[in-house]
Amino acid sequence: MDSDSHRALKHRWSEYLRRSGLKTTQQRELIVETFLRLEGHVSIDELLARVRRRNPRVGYATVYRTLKLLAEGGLAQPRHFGDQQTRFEVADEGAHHHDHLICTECNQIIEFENEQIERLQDEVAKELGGFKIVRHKLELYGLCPRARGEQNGYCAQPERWTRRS
Amino acid sequence: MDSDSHRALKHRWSEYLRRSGLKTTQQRELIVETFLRLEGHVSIDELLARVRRRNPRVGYATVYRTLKLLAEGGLAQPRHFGDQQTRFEVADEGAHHHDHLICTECNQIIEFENEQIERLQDEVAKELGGFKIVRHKLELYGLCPRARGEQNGYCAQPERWTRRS
DNA sequence: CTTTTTGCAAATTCTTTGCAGCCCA
DNA sequence: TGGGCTGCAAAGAATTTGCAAAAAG
Repeated sequence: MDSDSHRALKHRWSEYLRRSGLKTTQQRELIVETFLRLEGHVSIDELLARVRRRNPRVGYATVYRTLKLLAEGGLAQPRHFGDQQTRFEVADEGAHHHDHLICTECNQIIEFENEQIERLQDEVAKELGGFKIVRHKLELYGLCPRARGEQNGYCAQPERWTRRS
Repeated sequence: MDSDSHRALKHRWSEYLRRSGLKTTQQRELIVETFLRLEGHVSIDELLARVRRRNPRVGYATVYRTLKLLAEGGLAQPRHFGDQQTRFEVADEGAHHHDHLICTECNQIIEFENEQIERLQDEVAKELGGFKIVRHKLELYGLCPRARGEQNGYCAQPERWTRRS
C-alpha cells in the first residue's frame, strides 16, 4: 500500500471517530495502524499477535471491538473463506476492487480484478429491479496447477493454514 | 424443485451412503428429505424446526452431522451471508448454477445467473497460472429499490431475518 | 471531572464430540 | 450380533459483554 492511500485511510478513520464521538486511544491507534499496514486477509489472532509485538498488554476484546469499528467505518471488510475464522481485509477505496481465487487444496489465495465482470454485475443488478450495488464478493474455488497434479506447477503456498492453537 | 431432480439428488445421496459404508436411518432420511424439499438457504435452526414437526426427538447434533455428510457428498453447499449463522443450500447439479444479490437493508436474497460472468471466470482462472475452477461464489450486496428510497419500490421481504432466540 | 475505553474473565452463540444405549444391515 | 447412529450433555471455538480500574478529552 502506498503512503497516499495510507494517509487517506487514516483520515477516514479519524473522521469516523470524530463523527461518532469516539476517543482516540493508544490501543486503537496501534491496532488500526497495524491493520492498515498488513496486506491481504488477517484473522483476529494474526492481528493480535502483531499488535502484541509492540504492546503485549492488548487484549482480544479490544481487537474485536476495534475491528468492528473499522468495519462500521467502512475501512475493513469481514470475510469468511473456507474455515470458521473471520478474516478482515482493508477496504481501500482508492485501490481497484479485487476478487479472490482460492485453491481448495493448499488454501493459497490469489487476488485478481476483472473490469468486465464488474460491469456485468452492474447490469445484472439493473435488470433485477434496479438494485444499487454497494459491494460484492466473488470467490473462485479450484485447484492450483500443483494440486491438479502438475509436478512443477505453480503453488505459492503449499502448506495449509494454521489455526488458533 | 421438480421431482426429476429430486429423484436424482436422492439417488446421489444413496450412492454416497453406499460408497462410504454408511447406514440409512430414519433420522437421516427425514433430515435429507426435509432439506431437499426446502427452497433457498436454510440455517440449521430452521431445518431442525422443520424436522421436529415430524419427529420432535431429533437432536441438533444429528442435523449437524447429516448436513456435514450432505456437504461432503456434494449435495449441500454451506454459505455465510451477513450474519454469523451458516446456511446451507441444495447443490443441484441439474439446475443452473446461480449467484446471489442481497439487500443490505432488508436482507432479501435474490438468485440470478449470468452466463457471461461464468465464462469470464474461467478465463480469469486460465490467465492466473491455469487453475481449474471447481466452484465459485458471487454475492452482490446493495440496496433494493425500496431501501433506496423509492416509495413503491420492489422489496420482496421487508422484514429482517430473525436469529435463533 | 466526566465519559469512554480497556483488560480480564465470564457469558453467549454456534458447532463438535464422548458416550451409553438404540437401530440398521 | 456388531458396528454404526442417536440424543444428550459436556466440550470447544469464536465472539461478545459486564465491570472495575485506567485513560482521554
